[in-house]
Amino acid sequence: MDALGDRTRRAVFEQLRSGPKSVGELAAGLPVSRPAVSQHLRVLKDAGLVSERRDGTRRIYELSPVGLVELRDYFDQFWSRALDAYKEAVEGKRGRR
Amino acid sequence: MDALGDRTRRAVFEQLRSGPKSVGELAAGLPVSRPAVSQHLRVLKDAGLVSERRDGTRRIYELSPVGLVELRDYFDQFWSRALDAYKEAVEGKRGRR
DNA sequence: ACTTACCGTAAGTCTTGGCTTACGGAGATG
DNA sequence: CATCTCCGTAAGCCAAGACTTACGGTAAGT
Repeated sequence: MDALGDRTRRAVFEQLRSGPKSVGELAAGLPVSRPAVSQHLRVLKDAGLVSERRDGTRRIYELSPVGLVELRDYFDQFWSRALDAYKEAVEGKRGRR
Repeated sequence: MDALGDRTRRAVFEQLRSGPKSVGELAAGLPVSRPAVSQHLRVLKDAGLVSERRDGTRRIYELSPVGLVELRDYFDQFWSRALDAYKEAVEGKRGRR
């Protein structure tokens, strides 16, 4: 969640939704330099959101399903609790609407 | 999404899951000062994630369902596209595992 | 072996933004 | 009207981190 807090990082993440890409390809579609993308990829990788693969001198990055599942679980829990809280609140003040 | 990028802001958000709270109450449960909480609440409010209500000199904040729905929709779309991309990738390299 | 392509890392700069202290305003209470 | 509570805003400080340039390392091609 922290990893997706940065705009550029989300942009990288979104680019990867359309399939695996090399660092150069990712950087080409963004307004920042290649090393910057590299650093963001490192963060995303440490967060378990992407995985790395080597192809000659290139590094191919792709979305990591395990990280995605974790993220969704966290968010689902986040979400359901929030909904429960809201539902209780509404039932509490019966008569509204 | 930007609004939830900060840890403290997420903490505020989580506190509000257990029901509406005043600024003072929120600040009491956090390691930061009351004005800091006020500023975070402003961001969350601008993002449509919380709503404000006045009760005498106090301000009561609570989760805003509209913002929550927006957030979930965004995330669902985010999620489904990512899954689709991954599914295609797996089908593409048939034979693995 | 030399060169080229592609990339990660280090070092340094600079902006962003989170936090605090100080202040002032609005409402409740006597 | 005086005071007290509760809060938002302004100003300023400071650390976090995003970005760039420079460098070195590995793999492929000639």
